[in-house]
Amino acid sequence: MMPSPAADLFPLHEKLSESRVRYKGGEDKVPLLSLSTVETKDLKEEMINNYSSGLSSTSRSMASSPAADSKLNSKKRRRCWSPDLHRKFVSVLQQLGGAQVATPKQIRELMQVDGLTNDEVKSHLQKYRVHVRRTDKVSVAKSRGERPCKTSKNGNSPTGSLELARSMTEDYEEEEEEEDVSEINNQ
DNA sequence: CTCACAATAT
DNA sequence: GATATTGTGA
Repeated sequence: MMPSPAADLFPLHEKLSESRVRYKGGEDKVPLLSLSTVETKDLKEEMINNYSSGLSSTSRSMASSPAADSKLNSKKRRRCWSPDLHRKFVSVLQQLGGAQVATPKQIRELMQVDGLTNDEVKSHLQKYRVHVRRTDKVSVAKSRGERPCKTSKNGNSPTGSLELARSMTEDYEEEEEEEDVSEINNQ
């Protein structure tokens, strides 16, 4: 039988600062905040390699503050995709032949991450696909809109040139084959 | 108010 | 399974 822990509603807040949020400041770095899947109940989640660089760890924070729950304690559990988990995700993704051909089910099966469900992978995959498409396009657009020739004298646009090119420290770029250069669409 | 993310609905 | 929509947090 499956006792099923029923719907555990634990307050879990996800604060993922992944992605280079450009926002108005445009300046943003990737702090890579490790998330803690704090399971108020059975925390037997598969211990994914926590690349903690000698930081954090010593689980000696929060907890012991039941009544001190933050005022904004959402009762929703949003799956937090830690950078590591994402790494694995991408890894498996590429193993399957690409984000566009990989199926959520296969990904889930290959990842073998406990607690990870189809829907979560599906959603994440969607996001990833869009993200990849975007970066891809930008990549191409960059190559196209690049300025290989500097107009001698003043290689900078004089009239208020807004730098759009964000330092994309993309981890993995350029997959294997499958590179369609769609029309360049600019907002 | 815009952005990105995850969940949910189609 | 792919895509759209919605809800939410920053």
